[in-house]
Amino acid sequence: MLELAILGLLQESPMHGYELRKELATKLGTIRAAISYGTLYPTLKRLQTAGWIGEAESADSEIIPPLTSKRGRVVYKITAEGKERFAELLAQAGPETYDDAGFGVHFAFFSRTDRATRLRILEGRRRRIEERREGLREVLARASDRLDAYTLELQRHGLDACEREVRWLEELITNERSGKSPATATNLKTGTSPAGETPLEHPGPHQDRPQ
Amino acid sequence: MLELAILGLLQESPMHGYELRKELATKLGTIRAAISYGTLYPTLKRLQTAGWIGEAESADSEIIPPLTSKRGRVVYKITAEGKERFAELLAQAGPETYDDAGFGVHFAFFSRTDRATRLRILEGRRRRIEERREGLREVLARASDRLDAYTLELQRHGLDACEREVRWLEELITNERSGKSPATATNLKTGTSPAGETPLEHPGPHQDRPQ
DNA sequence: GTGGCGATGTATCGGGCCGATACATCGTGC
DNA sequence: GCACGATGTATCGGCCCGATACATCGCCAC
Repeated sequence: MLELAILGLLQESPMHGYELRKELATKLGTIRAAISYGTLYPTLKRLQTAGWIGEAESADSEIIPPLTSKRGRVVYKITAEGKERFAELLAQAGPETYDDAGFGVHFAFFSRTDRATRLRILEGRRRRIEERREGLREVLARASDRLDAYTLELQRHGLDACEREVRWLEELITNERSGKSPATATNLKTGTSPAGETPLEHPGPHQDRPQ
Repeated sequence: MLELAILGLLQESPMHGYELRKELATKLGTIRAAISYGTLYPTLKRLQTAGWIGEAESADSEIIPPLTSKRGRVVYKITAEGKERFAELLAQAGPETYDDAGFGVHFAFFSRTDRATRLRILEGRRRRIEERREGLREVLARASDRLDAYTLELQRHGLDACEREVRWLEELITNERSGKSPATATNLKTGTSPAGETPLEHPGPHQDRPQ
């Protein structure tokens, strides 16, 4: 999961770890508060070993290095194999694509995903949430007298969140089918154009079988 | 976190692993979909080593063992030290008490928690969510032109969820202060009585043995 | 009657991710 | 000159997950 996110961010521009962590935090927002360094650095090492990313130590080619560069920050950049790996991860949608973290990361890179995959993921996520919702309704209907008031309140709040997310997903799916991008949310002034910076830069990029 | 949940459930009645997992799933609902066995069994072993829980192998004292009991299910029961440990975990509220999983588990056992601790946890959680909310507003205000339409939609959805949870917490806090138990939700027909089975089994005295 | 099959049940293993911790350097203020 | 907070890299122990491998029970079909 983190692998996908790192590859995606490094595709935009090379970065060092600290910067990567901050970008990750703003890009993923709620989904994944802030990645731990205890996760980030080992993952970077793993990606480097696999050949997806490369090291470009202190690549200040524009201005004169403002620091003595004794043993400075390590700048990582994505390799050609890394780009392939990224595309592969983007296109595939397993069960882990539909849990909270996995879905969030995939969604954050939807502007680089083709429409068919977007729809597949949105529908998979919806199904997942609908199952969760049914489970909660089951519990509230069947076992409500066996649980205390606080537990019940927790279930109710969870059920509410599920119903809300399903509606959100429905709306996104409808938009996808009709060819509109999101950002046409009802309660936003939306000063930015709906097709912002990179709405669809890959017309039909997914390699393997279209399916 | 799991430790608290297991101790709490075993306080209600002895159980074996499989049963524990199912109870955990219904009790925690959204918070923690279903605990993995790869987590559960090592945790049980850990709790047993620590002396918080004990083994009561195949304790079918009521009816004749319906199975040959070759090497049957292992029933776990909480020990006296385990009960103390549970009370200790219930009362303390660190930073990990306010993240999604931690808060959910604590909340699920609020009927065993004294009012002061409940308020402390609810307010800590509210603060945590408010910080998350402010972070999202910051991003939406400052970096909205730097992010694509999908990422923005993700942030907006996250912000919405934060605002909703803060309102929910406000309501719970108000109820706590005025001495009411929850379950008087506004948007529910609420066929069950608001003071269901165990709304407040501890009037004021916190931990130690309740019964 | 036996053979498959899904539910019940216990257990391990590799690996991802986290929090805590330890460093080292830079810019700034005093 | 030096303390201090921001920036920056890195490791360690530990929780938790998914995958996997078992073994048993009740039941139905053939």
